[in-house]
Amino acid sequence: MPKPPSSNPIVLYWHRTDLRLHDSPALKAALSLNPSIFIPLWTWDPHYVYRSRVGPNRWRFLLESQDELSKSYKRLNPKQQLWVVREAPITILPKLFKAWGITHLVFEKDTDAYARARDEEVLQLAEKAGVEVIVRMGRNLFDPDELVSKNGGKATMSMAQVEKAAQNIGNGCPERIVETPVEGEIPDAWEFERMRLDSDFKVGVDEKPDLNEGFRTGKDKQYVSVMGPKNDFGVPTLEEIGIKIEDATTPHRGGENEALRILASCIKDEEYIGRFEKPNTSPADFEPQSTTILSPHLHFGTLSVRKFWWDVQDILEKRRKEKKSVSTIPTNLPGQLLFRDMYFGAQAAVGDAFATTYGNPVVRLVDWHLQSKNLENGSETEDDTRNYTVDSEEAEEWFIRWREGRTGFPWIDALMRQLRREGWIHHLGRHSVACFLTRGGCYVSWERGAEVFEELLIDHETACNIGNWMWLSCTAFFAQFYRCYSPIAFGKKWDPEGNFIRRYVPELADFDKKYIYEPWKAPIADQKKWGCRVTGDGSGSSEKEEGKTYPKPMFDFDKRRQICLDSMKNAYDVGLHGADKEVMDGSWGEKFHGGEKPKKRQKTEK
DNA sequence: CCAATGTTGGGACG
DNA sequence: CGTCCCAACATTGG
Repeated sequence: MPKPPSSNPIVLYWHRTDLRLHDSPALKAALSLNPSIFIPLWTWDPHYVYRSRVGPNRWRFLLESQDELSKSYKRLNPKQQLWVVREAPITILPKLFKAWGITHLVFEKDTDAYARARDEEVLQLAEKAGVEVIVRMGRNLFDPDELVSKNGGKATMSMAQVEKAAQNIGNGCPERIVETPVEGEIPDAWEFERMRLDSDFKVGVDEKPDLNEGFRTGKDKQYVSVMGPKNDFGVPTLEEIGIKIEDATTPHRGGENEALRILASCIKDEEYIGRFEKPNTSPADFEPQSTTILSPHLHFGTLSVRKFWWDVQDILEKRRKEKKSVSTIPTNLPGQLLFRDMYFGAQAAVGDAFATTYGNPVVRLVDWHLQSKNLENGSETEDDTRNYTVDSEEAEEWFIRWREGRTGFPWIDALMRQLRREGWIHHLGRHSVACFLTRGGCYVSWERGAEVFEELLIDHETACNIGNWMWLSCTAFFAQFYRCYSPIAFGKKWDPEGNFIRRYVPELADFDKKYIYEPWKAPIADQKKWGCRVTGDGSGSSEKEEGKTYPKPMFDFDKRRQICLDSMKNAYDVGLHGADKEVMDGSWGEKFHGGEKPKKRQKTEK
């Protein structure tokens, strides 16, 4: 079939980080081509399906968002939908170019490491096929690459740098939003018979390792047919992924409508928007939460970050005119969005190595427990599927108990159980548990914690997750390691009654507030009276126990805090970073254990 | 060289 | 509630 002339554009619009119709510069660019045929596409990429850590809650959120996008297309044009194909973009796109006679490929820019490499390849494939590619930024306030270039080509590592760089892009403001397509503005795709793909599209998928195997209680049917099990290019179901709906317990719903509904309801409360200061929002609030919970929508692009920015800025401007109080960057809402851009800038500058310690120039090396294997040259054993080294059985036990929410510290356990159940915890709660796992308790590598968050968070954004773990572990962005979160005092400050604990650790629901943060201190008689014994490790292996139990604390926090503090001091004295020679060649251990003591950094004599 | 600053610590004291 | 201290990090601006 001859390729139609380019005056008759056949446009493939590739959705990735933008499951929305509103404020999408890329979608606008695609529709501006005045397509004769328009095909909104999603490629169900095995890399995401098997190599990224995604728990049931995030799968659900993604599917809800896709489903709604597909319905929105259908509403604007009954012949339209989101066309979901089950194959890797690199292999399927060239075939689709040919099969559908594509003249233009349009998508939103993505600066994540994997996405960058993939898109580079797609660009070449498109060129070979004679397909014109249009890429537009829409995922961030500022193009991360531009932010970096305005920061002297260096990773954006502080708010001050971001603000200065942003000042040189748009006077510190992102571009205004673009209009949403309305009925009649979405052209048709081909007739269904012309869309149909034959069986040679089905490619073998290398399913191992499947990082999400543990969640698949049902059969994995994701790559049975390229057009999906009903051959209709439909949005996958949880069942297709092998996940039971009852395992996806998050109360937070996906989709563009939900995102815009939440935003609108937040914006209506001008006092809340105007006076918002993140450090003054409570990590112990629930129903309603103290923050907007729009982060998962920013992740999936069901909400445009620029719309969020400008809707807030318009309120702030109004309040300034009315001489009402307005909180400032970085604690206000625009400041929160700028932090997101800061992490995207850091990731864009560092590239692939940003997600790890190994090879990463901006991250400090600390002699954590359970380090990633790439830091431990040659310690790998044949039958060990763990990607980290077990240097301490005790530390691995602490890590597992942390992950499962049975550390014996109710504040920590409540947060970790909220994370698992709902896929979301407040930012300060994340601080608490991250500090506890790393520099303020377990001294376990932040990379282990980041993996657990990657799996469980519905708002998991690689740049932000990695950046925040570095921040909390004092390996980058932040260095005041002597500021340590107490698993007892910090929660108590926000929630002296312990209502948050009562909700997420129901065993302790009847404990007096005097003991709810430290239940092990409650007299046995009281424990009996309140219906829960504090005993064991929470693993359920002490099966003789009658009635409810809650584990004893897994260590003496004050002792652990001191050990961590001393170790951090030493690690700072050693002063190595992830891209240093000693880290790359695996010899860094000598600087910590054997050999000469690290030179104390010079301090002026008093 | 020094001082100030940095989104979000904890604890004693007034 | 605010203030100061604890012991002490890196960066920035003078």
